[in-house]
Amino acid sequence: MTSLGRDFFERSVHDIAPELIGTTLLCDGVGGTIVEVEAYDHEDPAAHGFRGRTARNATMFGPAGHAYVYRSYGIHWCLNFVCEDVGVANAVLIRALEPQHGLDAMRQRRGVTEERLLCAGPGRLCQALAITREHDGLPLDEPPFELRAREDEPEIVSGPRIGITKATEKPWRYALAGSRYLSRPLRPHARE
DNA sequence: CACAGGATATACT
DNA sequence: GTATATCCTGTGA
Repeated sequence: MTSLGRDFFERSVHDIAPELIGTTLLCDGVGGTIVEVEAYDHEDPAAHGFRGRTARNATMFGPAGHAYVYRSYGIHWCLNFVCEDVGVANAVLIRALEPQHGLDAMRQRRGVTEERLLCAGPGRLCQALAITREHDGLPLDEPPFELRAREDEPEIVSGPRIGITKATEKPWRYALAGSRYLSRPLRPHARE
């Protein structure tokens, strides 16, 4: 089983994001296949790193292949993978997993039993995998994380990102075609 | 469908 | 200092 190390993340965030669909993410053995991500680059006004470094987003400016975890809306945690260590902030937001390992632990942490809702959304995913600020800055190729390369080429669809008001026209949301574990259905980007 | 919940950041006075 | 917005989710109308 091939693990994705730092080299994988030393590239453009726009190359990396679609390639993450279909890879397997585990934290302490709990996790599953990544089915939904969004790309945020350093020129993106919707990205945290756009306006420069702060206490919250400092990890985004660090080495690639690490986890950037931030508090969202004061309540939830969101997990990102840091890309391209070139002195600016680039990251991929992990939005949804297809649960495959440690479902009992997920149900206990989430307080729901419906499998579809365990990891369908960035906040839910972090709760299910027990990801918090403790994991901010940790390398993705070392425990408790494990990131396994996909074995087959999945069918990927892209579309507009969710929950932002700036640069909404960028089709930088990527998802596994037909997956029932998405945070929201992806309406394929309309092409004129 | 509307909206509360509340950390973090920015934009004002 | 206060006000407003945010990479969201659960709950109740």
